[in-house]
Amino acid sequence: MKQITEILHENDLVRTSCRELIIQAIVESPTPLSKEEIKSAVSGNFDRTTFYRTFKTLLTKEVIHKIVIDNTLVKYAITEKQDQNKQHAHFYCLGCNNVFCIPEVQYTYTGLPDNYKPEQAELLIKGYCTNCN
Amino acid sequence: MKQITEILHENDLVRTSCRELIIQAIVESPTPLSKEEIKSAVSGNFDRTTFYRTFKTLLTKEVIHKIVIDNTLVKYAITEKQDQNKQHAHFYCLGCNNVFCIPEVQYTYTGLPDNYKPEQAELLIKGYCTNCN
DNA sequence: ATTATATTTGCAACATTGTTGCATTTAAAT
DNA sequence: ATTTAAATGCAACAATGTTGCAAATATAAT
Repeated sequence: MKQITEILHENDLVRTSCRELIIQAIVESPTPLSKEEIKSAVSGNFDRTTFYRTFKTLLTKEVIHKIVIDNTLVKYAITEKQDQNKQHAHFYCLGCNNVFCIPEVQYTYTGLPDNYKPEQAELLIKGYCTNCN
Repeated sequence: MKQITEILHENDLVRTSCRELIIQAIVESPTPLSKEEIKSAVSGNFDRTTFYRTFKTLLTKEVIHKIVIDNTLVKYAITEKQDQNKQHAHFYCLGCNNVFCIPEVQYTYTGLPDNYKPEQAELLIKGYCTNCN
C-alpha cells in the first residue's frame, strides 16, 4: 500500500481512496484488467463520474496505460518505469480473454515504403495461454 | 456499381440502398473510413438503427472488416478475397488520422514463451504518412 | 407484370456509456 | 486548527447502442 501512495505522490496526484483502490486492483492482478473488472474489484462504491475522471487522470499522468484489443475490449495496466519508452508485445488469449504483457518478445518488420515515417509499432499476438491450451 | 451488387449477391445478402451506399463509400475511399465518415459520405439519411444493423451484417459476412486503432477510433475497409486469410500490417498516421493497409510489410517476432500458442499476430505501425511528413 | 414471401427498414422506447457544472467534501500545507 | 486547493457526488444532459414491431421493400414464383 505504501508503494501506491508513493506512485501518486511522484505524479503530483492527491492521494484519494478511489485512486488508491483502482491502482491497487490493477497492481494486485496478474493480468491487465478491464474497467468493469476494476469496478467490481474496488470495494467502495464510487460514482460513475469519479471513475471516469480518475481513469482519465491516471492515463494522462501515465500511471496506467491502455491495451486495446478491440473497440469493445480495453484492458488497463500499470506503467512500469522501465517500460515507459520501451515497446513491448501483448498476447491476447482467445480462450480466457486475458491479456499478457510479454516483454521478452522481440519483433521487427521490413518493407514499409519510404514515404512512411514510423514512430512506433505495436504487436498484438492472439492465441491461447497456458491455461487454455 | 455492378461490382457492389455482386458482392452482396455472393454473400446471400439482399441488395438494399443502405448496404450499397455504405459499401460504395468504403470502396471509393483511398483509405479506410470511420462510421462517422461513412455516415457523412452516404447521401441518404438512414436511421441510426439501420446503420448499426447494416454494419453488423457486413462485418458478420466479412464483406468489411474493422481496423481498431484505439477504442475511440475504428476504421472499416472492404475485405479483399486475397486478404481474407493473409495477415497484413496497418499504418496509422498521427498527423491526418488516416489508416493505410500495407500488404508489403513483412513482420516476425521471436521470444514468445513456449506455453503460449499463437494463432495470429497484428502489427500496427504509428507515424506520419507522405502528406504529413 | 403481378402476387406472395421473406427480409429490411424506420420508429419508438429503452439501456448503457460518457460528459459538464456546481455545491459539498476531503486532502494537504501552513 | 485553519486555510487553500483539489476531488467527489449529484443532477442533468448528450451520445451511443439495443430491441420489438408494424410498414415498406426486395426477391422469387406465377
